[in-house]
Amino acid sequence: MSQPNEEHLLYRLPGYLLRRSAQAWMGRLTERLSPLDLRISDASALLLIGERTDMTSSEIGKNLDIKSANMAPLLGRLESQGLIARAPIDGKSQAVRLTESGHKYLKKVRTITSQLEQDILAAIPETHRDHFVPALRALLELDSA
Amino acid sequence: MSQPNEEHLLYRLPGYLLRRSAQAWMGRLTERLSPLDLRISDASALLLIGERTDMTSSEIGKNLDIKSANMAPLLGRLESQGLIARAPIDGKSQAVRLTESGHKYLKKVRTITSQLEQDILAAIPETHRDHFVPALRALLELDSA
DNA sequence: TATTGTTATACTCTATAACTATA
DNA sequence: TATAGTTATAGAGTATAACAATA
Repeated sequence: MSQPNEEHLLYRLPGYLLRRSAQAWMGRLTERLSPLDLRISDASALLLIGERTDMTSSEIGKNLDIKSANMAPLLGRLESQGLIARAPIDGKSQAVRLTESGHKYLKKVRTITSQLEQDILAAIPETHRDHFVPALRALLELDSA
Repeated sequence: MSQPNEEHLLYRLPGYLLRRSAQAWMGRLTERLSPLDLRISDASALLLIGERTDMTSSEIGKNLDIKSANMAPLLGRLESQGLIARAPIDGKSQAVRLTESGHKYLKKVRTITSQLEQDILAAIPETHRDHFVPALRALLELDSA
């Protein structure tokens, strides 16, 4: 992320600002996760799996908005790192759960992500801070349902 | 973008929400720009070039946070579409400006992007709406300088 | 017949490295 | 010596299509 020299029209547009700030902060998260050898989507899956055990690949994908074709390599990475194990539910579905090593990793992931959330909120002036999460939730249509 | 079945912890995290909402809305913008055969970064460059003429490639890149290695193919696309022309400033730098066709295209881009901005703001409840742009600007450190 | 899961593949975005040429 | 611009390339994210196996 570089600092813009001068202001221009684009810095008034919510869509452009949304894209740029997500880009900037996700870059930082990527850096912080790199010691753990985890991608952002891997980490988000780990957080979800840790919260609700024995979900299937398709359930995780629905919740994180990751296509099933992309869930396969994602879970493959976590499995090959020894962080998750898969147990057959029936001949078609598999329950995903954390291994012991996965639980340890999850603690580190939680430390990193909660630090990021704190840093993000701290960067927002107090007047606007409490409006940020509700606005984003609305943008994802989480509150209109 | 799919609707999550149930709520989970991640939907409370500003970083995760930031990533997901940017992803969702930029997907929509990509769709709306596709009839013009423009990528989002192409469109953002076009908007900037239209606002301030005769910038160099490196100046545009600095303002949009696009690396020079990625500016080359971007400007190449706009040039091959006949939207911009490059005029030598000295043996090293080139001034980028819109062609006549580029100006026409710019109008269409402006229509699409301003509609997107309206849609984004409309999706945010009124209570939170006016806090959104200031919060994002702060996240990009545009107001702290 | 619909769903689960996988593989292969392609496109976009972004980053680094190496290079040429000019200021 | 630093800067402008280009090329080649690689990693990551996401998408579609085609497929096998099972509910």
